[in-house]
Amino acid sequence: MKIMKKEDLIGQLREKGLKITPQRLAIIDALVENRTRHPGATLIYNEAKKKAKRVSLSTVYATLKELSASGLIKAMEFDRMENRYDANLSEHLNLICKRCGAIVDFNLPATIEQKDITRKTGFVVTDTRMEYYGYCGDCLKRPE
Amino acid sequence: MKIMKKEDLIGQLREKGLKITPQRLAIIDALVENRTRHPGATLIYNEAKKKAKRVSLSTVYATLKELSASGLIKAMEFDRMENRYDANLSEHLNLICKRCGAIVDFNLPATIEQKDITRKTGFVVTDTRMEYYGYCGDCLKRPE
DNA sequence: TTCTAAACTGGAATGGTTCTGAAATGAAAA
DNA sequence: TTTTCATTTCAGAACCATTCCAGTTTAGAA
Repeated sequence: MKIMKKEDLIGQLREKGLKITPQRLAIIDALVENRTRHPGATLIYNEAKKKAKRVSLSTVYATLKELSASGLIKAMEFDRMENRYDANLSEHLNLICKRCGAIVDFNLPATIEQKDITRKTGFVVTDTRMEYYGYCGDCLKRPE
Repeated sequence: MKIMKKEDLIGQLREKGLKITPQRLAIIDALVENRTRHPGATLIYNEAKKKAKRVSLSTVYATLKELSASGLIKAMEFDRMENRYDANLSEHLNLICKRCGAIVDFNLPATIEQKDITRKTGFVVTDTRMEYYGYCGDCLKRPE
């Protein structure tokens, strides 16, 4: 797995027989250009509006759903907080600041053997979610 | 950290100066007795109703929020799916079946050093979320 | 250029969770 | 035991990110 670039995503859409629309291009642009921010639907919507004349929030949601269902991006689901999206498919930890909501990637030093899990439990792993919550350096410096 | 038992939870409530009510006792019972199922609010509500004469869903939510805010149980948040609660505070993986929603604990063979993260990024870890998604043995045997 | 399945749109619906304000109650004090 | 009152509980309304819907537009093949 890798960090998805614009061309990767467009290529994959084409390969799946999906249409390349101005909306989809704008959404992919917004996703890739803001990758390190792990953007949510609203941010992607606002960024995409700058690139394509017409984009609706419904389309942003539909496209994000399509992309993550196809495994081209990773959805990070939250409860009372907007879901966030990640074009970095390499196995890594997301450090999520509980105060400001910032999400930063942290590469894992070693991976847990998924084979072992299947052997012991019969459970077949298709995707993982590993998140560490706490406070980022910036927030720790800031007064409450 | 450990697997919380009924007495642990009640003791902690008392220590925090919170009142021991029939509703809270029933909710704690439901939580502990169904721990391995990683119950959601609805299941806890239904189980609690069997123990206490009167319990409302609002109270279940309020109590679960109280308990997880105090770090006595762990909330697992989802987007379009009920949040689930875990009285097992030891660091472990949750294997989540994408078909039936079953959640099974899997003890981690080794932990990632949280000190290293702070040293490298300044981020201070307070709690973690590690979930592996896929299909459980039972679902793999069942026809689609 | 024509044609049609796929994609887009705005608004309504959804559903788990939180909020609200009034009524009930645990438990400390009298 | 009774009083007292901050805490807790309750039912229903509100919330809000996300999904659904039905009508309109459009990408791309023929």
